[in-house]
Amino acid sequence: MRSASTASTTHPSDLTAKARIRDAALASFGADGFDATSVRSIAEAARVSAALVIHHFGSKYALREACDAYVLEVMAAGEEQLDDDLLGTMNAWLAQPERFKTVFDYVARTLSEPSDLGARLFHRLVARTEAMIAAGVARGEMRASSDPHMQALLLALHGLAPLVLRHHIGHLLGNDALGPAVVQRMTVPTLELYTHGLYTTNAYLDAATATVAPLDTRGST
Amino acid sequence: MRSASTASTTHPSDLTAKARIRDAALASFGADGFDATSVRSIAEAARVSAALVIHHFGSKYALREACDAYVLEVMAAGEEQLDDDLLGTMNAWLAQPERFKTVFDYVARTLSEPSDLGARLFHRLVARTEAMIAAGVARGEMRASSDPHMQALLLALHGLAPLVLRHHIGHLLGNDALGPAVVQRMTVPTLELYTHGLYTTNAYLDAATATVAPLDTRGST
DNA sequence: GTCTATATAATGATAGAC
DNA sequence: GTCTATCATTATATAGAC
Repeated sequence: MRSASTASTTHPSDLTAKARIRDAALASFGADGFDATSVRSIAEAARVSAALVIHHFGSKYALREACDAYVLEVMAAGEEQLDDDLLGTMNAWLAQPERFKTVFDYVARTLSEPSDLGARLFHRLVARTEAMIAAGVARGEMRASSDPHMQALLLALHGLAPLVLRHHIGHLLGNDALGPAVVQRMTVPTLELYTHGLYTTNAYLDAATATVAPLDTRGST
Repeated sequence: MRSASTASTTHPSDLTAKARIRDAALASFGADGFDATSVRSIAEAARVSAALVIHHFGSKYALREACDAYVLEVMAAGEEQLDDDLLGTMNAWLAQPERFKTVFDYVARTLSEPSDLGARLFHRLVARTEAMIAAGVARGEMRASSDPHMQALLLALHGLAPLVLRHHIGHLLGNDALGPAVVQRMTVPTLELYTHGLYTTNAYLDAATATVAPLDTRGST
């Protein structure tokens, strides 16, 4: 609850050098990747010397761990607002892109490659999704799956896909990537899918059910 | 149609040095990333000198372009089998993981960051998906969306999510990532969603439709 | 085609002054 | 806390022999 709001709320000039370094690293790691970012370039963006970067954080790797911890803190704070309205709050976030772009770029990158932060964020999202579905089912507004855990996993995957693959969305629809216009245009087709499904027939589902659990069909009568 | 089958069908010893280098680069770029892969390590894996790598491909970047071209060729050949049975062939691919793991790792990586190859593959997938939906609608088996292009984009995103985020699936379900067991377990819940949807009520869709297109409700009578 | 040896540049990290 | 100067390592790429 201490330093989780320095990303875009304060003027960079008002921040301590250590915070400026962390913010610069966060932005560059998220935009260009860890390997493609040099300590020198971080130092330049933070308007300090390269030696000070190492002095404050010990090593480039330790600086990334500091960024990971910071992002985890920011995301945890954001998840408190999520409550059970997953899509709504996600859209609310995505609707003010410039404010969260830095953190989202960082999260998208950490989700796309093996990392402790990515694993923790993903695990929490799946857990939240499963709880959200359970609540929806209890209210009678959602269908329970034959495999609720996999159902939650799938919905989490679907929810993250636009984030992780945002470059391609921008490339196909225009250059605003995950801007309000794109999010707005995604909403109705997404809810169409989640309300009516894609298929008009049960044939595909029935076929898969018969194939996956063929033991039920022979000899137990 | 020339060299698109050297990945796992032939013994590495039978390949020319140039092909061995390309295969080694492909594997390492896919597994560790371009930046984290050195020309030296590629040379070692291909059992040649580092200078020969540069001799054959000109530069590390040109070597990546050769890998891109090779993967594009392999994927194009694979897409011919796709026809209109998207999910079926995808599952067929995923059911023999070790054979395609190298190429899939490479594709997943190229999709997760800005790249020409990723953009081309994604664009083709969306186009194929849109055609598949149109055919399904024509057969009366699928529902047309109010925004067919976005519908195709969303389904493409959903289809790629398990590939791009496969690490997390393995981490949550066991260590076989995208192995046959996981793919099989994903099938029924996926088809449940695509057959019945998630919601039992039209309320969310109706609300979104009213919000997105509010112009229809005022004054045109 | 393939190698060894080397040029050249950039990187992460350190030493020590202030 | 912050700097300049420098070290040690590693990287890509080249030169030239075979």
